[in-house]
Amino acid sequence: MATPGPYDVYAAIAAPARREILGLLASGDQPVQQLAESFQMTLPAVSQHLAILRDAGLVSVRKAGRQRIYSINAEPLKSVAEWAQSYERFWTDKLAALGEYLEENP
Amino acid sequence: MATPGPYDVYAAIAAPARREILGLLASGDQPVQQLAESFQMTLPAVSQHLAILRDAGLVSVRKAGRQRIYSINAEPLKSVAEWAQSYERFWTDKLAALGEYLEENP
DNA sequence: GAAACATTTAAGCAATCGCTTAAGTATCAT
DNA sequence: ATGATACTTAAGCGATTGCTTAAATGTTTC
Repeated sequence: MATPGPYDVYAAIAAPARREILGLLASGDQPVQQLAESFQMTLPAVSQHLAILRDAGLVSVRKAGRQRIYSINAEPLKSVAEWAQSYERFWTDKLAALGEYLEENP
Repeated sequence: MATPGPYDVYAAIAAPARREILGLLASGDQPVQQLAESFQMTLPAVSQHLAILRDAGLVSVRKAGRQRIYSINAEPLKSVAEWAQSYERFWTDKLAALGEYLEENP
């Protein structure tokens, strides 16, 4: 693909297909072919999604004969989890009002 | 905007500008005008981002005179946090190998 | 080497994105 | 009413997205 630069994690997980790929890889490494069987799209399309996940650092590849075995590398998701978690007080219903109050009156 | 449908949360948070808007609203409700001051883009652009955040259920509006006061509604981020957290075992270095093993051999 | 296989890369295309300017709608002030 | 203010909606534009088919690049098998 000759990617223009490192792909943003948030952009990478924006596409449902790519989140599904991560889900599949979570239950074990898989070659491209096998991954593609889980989707209706063509194999090149899956390969392109994998390239984006690669650029985002969310997956890594190793060669095994003519196959490329993909494995998950969820570490970049840590920052996503932390970012989302930082809003936790807003969905902790009972204390939401207080939380917001404290934010506005530090 | 006559939105074609409810906007996906993951797509909504994919744009840096929209995450920044959420960050700003986290420290207090703000009218559009005031939000726009924090950005280089035009006010209509901010308004469009707000429309997307609205469709994703991430913000809510109330009228105050001719102003629209936006406030954060982070609840949809809960599912994002949970989704990302579900991969936690993959970044818990020491136990990653075990975690993957257990996943493959349930 | 030639042929089959696994995957990537290239090229192209319709749809969507993020932005702009311009026009519309609602509210307040005079 | 008239005009200013606050915002949204519309229209348009270049860039990017997600896909496709076709061609190119390894790699194994014969």
